[in-house]
Amino acid sequence: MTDQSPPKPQPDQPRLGEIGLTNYAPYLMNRIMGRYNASLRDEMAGLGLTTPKMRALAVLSVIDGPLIRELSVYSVVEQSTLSRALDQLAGDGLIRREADAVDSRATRVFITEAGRAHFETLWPRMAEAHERMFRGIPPEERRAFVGTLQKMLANIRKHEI
Amino acid sequence: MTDQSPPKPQPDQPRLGEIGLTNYAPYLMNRIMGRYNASLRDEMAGLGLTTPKMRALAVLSVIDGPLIRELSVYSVVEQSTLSRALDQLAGDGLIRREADAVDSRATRVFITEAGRAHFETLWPRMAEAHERMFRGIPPEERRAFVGTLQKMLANIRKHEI
DNA sequence: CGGGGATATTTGCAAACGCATTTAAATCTG
DNA sequence: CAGATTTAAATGCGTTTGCAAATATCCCCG
Repeated sequence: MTDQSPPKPQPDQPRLGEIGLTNYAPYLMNRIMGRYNASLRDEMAGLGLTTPKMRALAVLSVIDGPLIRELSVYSVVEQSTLSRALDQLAGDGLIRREADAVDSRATRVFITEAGRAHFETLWPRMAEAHERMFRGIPPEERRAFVGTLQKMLANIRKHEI
Repeated sequence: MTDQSPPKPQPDQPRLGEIGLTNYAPYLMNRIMGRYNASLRDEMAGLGLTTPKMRALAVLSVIDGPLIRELSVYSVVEQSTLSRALDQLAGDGLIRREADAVDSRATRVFITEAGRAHFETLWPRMAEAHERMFRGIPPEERRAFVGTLQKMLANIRKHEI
């Protein structure tokens, strides 16, 4: 027998029962990244970029020539999805696939000049979303936060990249 | 003219170029939540639960009788996706939809006893994934981290729920 | 050094997703 | 208070996704 009392619309204060959720890190992180990613996705949509394409481009602007499998991990995009995103990026001349020198099963991915230029035009939007997220949070607190994230990343990657 | 030097397989140390990424909070958060959600999704798959269904159930275990629109925000699931997830959960008798008393456009969602019981069996898995994520991070640091997340959540929700 | 298993990537296909639209009801406005 | 606008939820439909299988290559071991 659960509490079946009639639903009462409540003030837009945080609800009592939500207090649990808003102290739960995974919940907060999903909420935050959900909105961050959605807002970025909306901005990129007009530029013909999907989230997987944008992420691949972002990672490639920093890491030169990863294997597709590695890029999949770094960009947090499933391999088959990434494979198709790369098809499109290559079609647009933003990246280039190149057979690995020593393992001919493997493919390395490189960003082209056009791809890098394209990403430069995207970057300000991403930086803006980032800054919005951290507004009012002092540098010292930001550093500590990133430090904790790094520990968490180390925890979750079992013995992978 | 970018550096087109031949690709060299590198040791599985963090790559030089990655240092930028691993100091960038949104990147780290996407990496961490990507794996957290994937591992949870894999565990739930065997139990007939998708991510939207699991999230809805989790939120409903804490918040009683939200509007579907509110549940959509809390559970970070797109409204149309949530609508269909609720169809399934209702079909399985885990939740119940009920017309709002004062606004007959709106629907409130309640978890059933069966739904609550089902969620109780799920919860240990979620807690385990959570604990794995925070392994080795002391309580004080965890608290500070959650505090920062709460500020971030306040930043990104414009003037919504 | 040949065969069995592992690994890298792509592709087929069914399911899931999300945008846009629809339906229904509430609210605002003159 | 009628008509126009906004809001809540469901649904139609084309696109995207991701699992699993296919393909190709590598590596290990007897």
